[in-house]
Amino acid sequence: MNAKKIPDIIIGRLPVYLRALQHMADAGLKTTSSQELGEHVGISAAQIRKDISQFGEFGKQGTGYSIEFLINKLREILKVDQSWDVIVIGAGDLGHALAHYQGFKNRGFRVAGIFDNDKNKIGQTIGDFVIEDIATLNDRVKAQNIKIAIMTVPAAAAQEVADKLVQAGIKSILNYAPVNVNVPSNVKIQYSDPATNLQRMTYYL
Amino acid sequence: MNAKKIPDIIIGRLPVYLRALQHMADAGLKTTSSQELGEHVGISAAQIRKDISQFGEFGKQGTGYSIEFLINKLREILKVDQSWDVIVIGAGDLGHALAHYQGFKNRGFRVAGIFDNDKNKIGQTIGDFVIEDIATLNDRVKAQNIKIAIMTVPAAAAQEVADKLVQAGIKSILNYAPVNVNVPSNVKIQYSDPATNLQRMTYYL
DNA sequence: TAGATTGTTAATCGATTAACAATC
DNA sequence: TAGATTGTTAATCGATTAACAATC
Repeated sequence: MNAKKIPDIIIGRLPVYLRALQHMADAGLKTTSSQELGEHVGISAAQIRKDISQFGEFGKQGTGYSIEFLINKLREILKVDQSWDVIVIGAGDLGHALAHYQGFKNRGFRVAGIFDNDKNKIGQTIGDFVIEDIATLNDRVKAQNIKIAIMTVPAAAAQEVADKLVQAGIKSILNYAPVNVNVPSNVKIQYSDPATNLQRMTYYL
Repeated sequence: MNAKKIPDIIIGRLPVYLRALQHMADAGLKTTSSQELGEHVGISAAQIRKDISQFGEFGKQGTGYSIEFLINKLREILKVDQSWDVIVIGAGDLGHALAHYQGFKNRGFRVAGIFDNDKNKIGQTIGDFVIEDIATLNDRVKAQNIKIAIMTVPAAAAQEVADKLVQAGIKSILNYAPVNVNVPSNVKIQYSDPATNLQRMTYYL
């Protein structure tokens, strides 16, 4: 009865709180309140208190939250108090950009490799990486126990690639391909198709 | 009393329906049902019917929805039955990738330019684009009446850039920078920070 | 016609907000 | 102490689902 199920919508906000808190810490701040944090992220103070209180009593009446302490707790809860190996599938422009992305390393991730199925790309060097053959993906993922993949493949290839990833043991997929993909319920998938993201805003123009 | 307010959460699902319908159309299908569409996108049939019915009676009892008709309606509703000029701010790897992105052109968008503030980058050619000076952004946005921008700038620059965009008349911002940004309530912003997206999934590992 | 499927209403479920006692 | 702010409860609000008459 300890493991009460936390709603996905709350989990989804925690990385936003964490990012804002790290920003505050970088600015030299020591404590914050639900009010102040809420103003930073555009969420009500009540909701922030409720979200955080799901995981324990991390604040103090009268003074608020220790930024450093709350950062540590959130990193623990989100399991980003460690470094996860991530692979990138699809060595197009977007794959290149994400393989090089400097923003992962302080946030719990390390790119462990980039894969493609194009014989002309395999073996080529991009930055620190050599593009690997997708045929070797299964062995790599299993040998290194990799759990997270980023897909930057064409829409037509996405389902097939996702199936291979799941087969290899990947449990989290960040999908930039503009297509819905079916995965088993024990695998998490996040969609980040650029055109879909833009289309969410044009209605309001 | 015609303009009842449609919840944001419904608007956010429409591009997903549209993408799935276009996929079906490409496969040569002519009609679909809320049941079938729901299976494609992982949403209940009841919710799809409810969402779509906000905008009119687009289906037929017994037979479902004409895919082509529904595509046209959704494109109209989302205002992507036209081509929007989009600018990219920040000519790093991610900015390059998005400026080159081939997936925009059939989905209502055209990249109209890419800007940076780095004197060493300004004037350089990337594909069809010459990197422009961010100092010229205001004039360009106003002259071409551009409404949409993609930000791929460092976190430290994001608020300042967003202020400039808003000042110039941009109304929709797709933000890849890992930071929260304040914009007036008449400007829409979507966040797409890669590390945050990954952190939404590690909890479940 | 019989079967299928919509659009819509009512019921349920879940998320957010308001309020406040506890307490630092 | 007085002021501030948490954690939590109850109230409100909103979203999802179930069910079904209408009808193609």
